[in-house]
Amino acid sequence: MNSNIYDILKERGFIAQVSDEDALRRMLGGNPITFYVGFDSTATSLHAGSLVPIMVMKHLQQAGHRPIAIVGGGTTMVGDPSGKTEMRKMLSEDAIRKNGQAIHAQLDRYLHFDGKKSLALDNADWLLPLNYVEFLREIGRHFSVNRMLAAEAYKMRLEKGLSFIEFNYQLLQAYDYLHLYQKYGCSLQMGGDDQWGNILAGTDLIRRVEGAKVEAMTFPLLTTASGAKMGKTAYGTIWLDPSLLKPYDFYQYWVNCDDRDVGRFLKLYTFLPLAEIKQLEALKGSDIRKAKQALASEATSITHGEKAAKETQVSASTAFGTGEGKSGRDLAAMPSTTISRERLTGGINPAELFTEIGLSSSRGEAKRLIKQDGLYVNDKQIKSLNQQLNEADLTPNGILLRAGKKKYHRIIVK
RNA sequence: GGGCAGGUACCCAAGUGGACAAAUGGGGCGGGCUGUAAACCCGCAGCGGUAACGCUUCGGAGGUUCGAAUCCUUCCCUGCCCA
Repeated sequence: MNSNIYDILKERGFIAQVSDEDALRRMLGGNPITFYVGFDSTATSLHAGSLVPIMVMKHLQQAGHRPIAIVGGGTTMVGDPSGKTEMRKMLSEDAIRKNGQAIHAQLDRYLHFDGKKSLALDNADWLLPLNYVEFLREIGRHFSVNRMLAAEAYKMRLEKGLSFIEFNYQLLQAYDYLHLYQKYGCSLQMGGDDQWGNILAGTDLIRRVEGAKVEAMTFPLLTTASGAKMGKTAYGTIWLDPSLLKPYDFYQYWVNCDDRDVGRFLKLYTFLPLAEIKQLEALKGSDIRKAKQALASEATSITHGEKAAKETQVSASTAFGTGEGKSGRDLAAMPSTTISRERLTGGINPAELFTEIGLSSSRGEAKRLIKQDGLYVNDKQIKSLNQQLNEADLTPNGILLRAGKKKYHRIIVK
């Protein structure tokens, strides 16, 4: 009874809105369908915020349905104003193309595009050749400006200004859906809840042009319990690309999540069965860490592979593990900088070194941190501004620098 | 094209000739408490300097003045209203 993938998605908290729940459940419970999700080519990598659509795609793929991942090479040229307070700066065509390629490569790790059971397309392919007047006559006439203006998604922009180019975004996205319907029989589009209006514009367009009924589904826009957007932290964005964010730090992101988020995240970002999640959720007090570790290692495994997940878990537990000396901290995962022996012999001002390696943004800040007892050498606080680093600080592992509680950097001397 | 209102630090937003490196708040950072959590408490806040102090900042460029984020000129940008 609960084998319908629709119910599973619902239970795991993936669904914000759907066009027609009964129809969609029937569809997803029946023969394989083709569905699509669009990704903006606004950056060179996806980040944790995109994991929800990715997870949904994987779920549906496992249930036998066919995913199409659209990279928005065409739509990104225009820029989606939905829910935005101001216009995004324009990206060059070249940047958009490069971003799109990078994103396709990333999505491939999750969805394994083969061109048949799993497709990766770029909407630039059919949007860029469009003829303006023709497009207006064939597609534009189906859109009511009145309705678009009434949409919640544009409300903010109506107060602050909305340019014509952005106003067209919805038409292009709707056209995407139509195109995919005609060419690939795509009958479900999904996206973030802010895309609801754009997605419905697509189902409407298909109804008007083809007289067919297709479906729409959106995912909730997630924030952490403390209100932050998914995938952003003080240290930066939680990229999915290991060259932009080490698997170790990716893992740390999940372990460091708010207690209140663990259950929700386990359902969304892992494939653990609900029964198991229920048990993890029931943990109390410091045992919650176990649930967080499960979350982190599953999520890391999905994105970076099982091997990387194991490694990061080991290094994390040695670094933060209870009691025993800190010597076991994972040196390999730690960023490092090499300096010359002569330099060390001459004595180095810590403020200078911390700034040089990026643990502080300026010498002034480094000094401030020292005054606040926030800088450490080999886990010992730097007590005075005059303190110099020299060979006495050199350990077999180099010199371990630390700013605050969690930011480490290793100095290798050669 | 015309009228009006604006453009201040990461964000919101005060300040309208000197005491402004720039209020308050949010966010951030450090410390404490803890469970690598939350909440809470204390502290920090351009850059250089132990400091005195110096240098650079309030959309851009010029100017007035002993002295400008604050006044003038001009340019750019944003919003509202009118065409």
